Amino acid sequence: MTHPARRLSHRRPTIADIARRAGVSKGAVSYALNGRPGVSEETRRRILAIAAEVGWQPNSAARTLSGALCNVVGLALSRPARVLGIEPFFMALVSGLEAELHAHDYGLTLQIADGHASELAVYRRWWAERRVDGVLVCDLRVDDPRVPVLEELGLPAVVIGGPGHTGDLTSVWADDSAPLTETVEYLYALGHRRIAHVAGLSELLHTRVRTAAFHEVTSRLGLSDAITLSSDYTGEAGARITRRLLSSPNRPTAIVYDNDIMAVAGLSVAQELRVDVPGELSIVAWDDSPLCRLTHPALTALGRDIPAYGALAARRLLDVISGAAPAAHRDAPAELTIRGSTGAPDAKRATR
Amino acid sequence: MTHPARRLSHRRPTIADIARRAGVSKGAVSYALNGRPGVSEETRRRILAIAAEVGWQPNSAARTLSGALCNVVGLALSRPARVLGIEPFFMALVSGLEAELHAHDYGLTLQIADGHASELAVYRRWWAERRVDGVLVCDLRVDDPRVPVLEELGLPAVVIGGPGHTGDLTSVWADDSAPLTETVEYLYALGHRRIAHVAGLSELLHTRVRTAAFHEVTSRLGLSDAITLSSDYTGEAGARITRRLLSSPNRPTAIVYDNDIMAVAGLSVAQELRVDVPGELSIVAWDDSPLCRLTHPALTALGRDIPAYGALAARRLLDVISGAAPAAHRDAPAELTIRGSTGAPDAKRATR
DNA sequence: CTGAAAGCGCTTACAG
DNA sequence: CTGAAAGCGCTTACAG
Repeated sequence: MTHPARRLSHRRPTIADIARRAGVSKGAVSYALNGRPGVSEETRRRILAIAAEVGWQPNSAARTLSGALCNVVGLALSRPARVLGIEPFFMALVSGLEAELHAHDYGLTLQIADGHASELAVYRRWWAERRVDGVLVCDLRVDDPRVPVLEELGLPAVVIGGPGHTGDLTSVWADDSAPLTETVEYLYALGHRRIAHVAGLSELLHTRVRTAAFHEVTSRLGLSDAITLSSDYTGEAGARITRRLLSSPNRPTAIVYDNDIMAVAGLSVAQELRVDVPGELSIVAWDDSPLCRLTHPALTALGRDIPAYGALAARRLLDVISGAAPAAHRDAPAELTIRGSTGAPDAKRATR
Repeated sequence: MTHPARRLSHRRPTIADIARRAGVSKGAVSYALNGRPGVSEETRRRILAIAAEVGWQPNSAARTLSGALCNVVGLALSRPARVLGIEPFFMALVSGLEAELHAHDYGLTLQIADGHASELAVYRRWWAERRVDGVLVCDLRVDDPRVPVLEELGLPAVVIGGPGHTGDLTSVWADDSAPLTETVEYLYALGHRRIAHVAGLSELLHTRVRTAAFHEVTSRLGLSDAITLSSDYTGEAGARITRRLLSSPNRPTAIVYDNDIMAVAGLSVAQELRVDVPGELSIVAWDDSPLCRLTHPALTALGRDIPAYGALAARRLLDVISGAAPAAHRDAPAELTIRGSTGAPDAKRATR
């Protein structure tokens, strides 16, 4: 029978216990345990041996109360759970964050909020209660209201996103403009002239960046039929928009989707409508994930090392916590992996 | 310029500040703030008003050091990141946990470990440092080594899984036996006689439960060709096994997959091999997710309300932390949703 | 009903 | 190099 009350019966050892057994003061034990000057080498060794023997572990509350950092960083996500659940992006990001934080003895606290207001309330509470040393901010928006609040709170933060719109906060970001441009140029080279872009949430900064790049490159190439449609990242939206696009009189021969789920949904709709991929329709997914390799044909995709991106963000946040000056850190851009879902448009079939 | 040093310039208000302004002792403030007897109604109101005015928030470290709970529970996951990232199950579970914990002012600390040894080290450290009040344990195995260790530590825990194999720990579980049996009976009723089961990690208890149920029902129905193959839950494994199954001389006319990703992969392999679904092959996925509705045909799937399952687990853990006696709590079993991927086997095409 | 005090387990000036 | 003491911000017996 393991009852919570029982755990109180045998106290965890404290530095006072170690001090008693070593015949020194608590202060000396503290110096020894923290590798600071103030004790002789021999005393230090003796103290460390006793600490190991009794299985001493620092009480994090006591340390934090004496002004130390709490060794925890927070991640609050405002996307609805149904979107979070299905996008591999977040778990990949979290696993990268985790690995890096763990290596520095930092923990990660996760909170799912339902909008910026409650997300900001979470930050305020975390900081006021000293539950975190810093936070990671996802899904950066244009003129994001979280930025000025975090600046004013003085809560160390790293924004995952950019470029720009991050005020004086440190950020990590990757350029989405060049990969989008490269993708359209690739489709153009294959012979595509009617290209559509199914974008993500229009408030997100990276959606703006991608959409702007799409307009820029398609108008430069003289593609007057280029069109961007926005979505909420769900498979349902991807399917609905694809159905609409494929039913239009001048339907596109290529579609670029802003996430993998919508691209998979788009492929299914094409199959349902007996539109051959890639003969009549080429499909490109942004966010390469194992999912893109599971479909038939496999999806050509724009992919990055998301765990590495998370690790970079974690590292920079630890720097900020240590007092580093704000800076924008650029990560490697996404790269296009060609698979079976893209090819030259089959001229006699693609038009009707 | 927001520099960490600046935040130290204006101290957060403490109960001492409130006591001074209210002209009472710190003890009185503490009683008032915690809604305990010991102060008059009028004094309490005055104290609460001052606390609100100065924006007081409790310092969590100080509270914890004085013996209070820390209001955090931990979740350590030992699956490799590549599996975590792609299975919607975990994010769905986390979002349910989160919602319930948040409602009780509890936070969630997440840690990705690489195996049971390091997972147990995480529990020990969390508990020794008083960083969590309890933990949630996933992916229960047969004779799981984590159970006796958690019992011995006296760390409040809820195991997500069962039935059985949870020692004296509280658990939440759902019966996987009946849904599997029901699924096979449904396929049998459609006319299927050669049915395969692509199972998950064989060490997991629920894999054992499902596999046992599969053997039981297929032998009861006299299906001598029934076969279970085990996998690691990845799409690659699902594809490989499906390819092998569909290339065998007496290939199955129906396959039940232990997760959604493998089922999607199986569907792609069928399309690649020009095996018609559901005409020549019926497919059932365990774990219904938005993904199952995106494929063409959509996948018949065994689904449960995973966020609700997570919420139940969180609630029970909070009970255990409050001293509740160990118990096994049964959640609703998975239900079969029929979609386009299952149907009667087309006799003349299915055999060759 | 209220105040003064001790204590939680650490860290960190400050004397010797 | 070492010891004794104060303090972090709370909670909680213990006196009045």
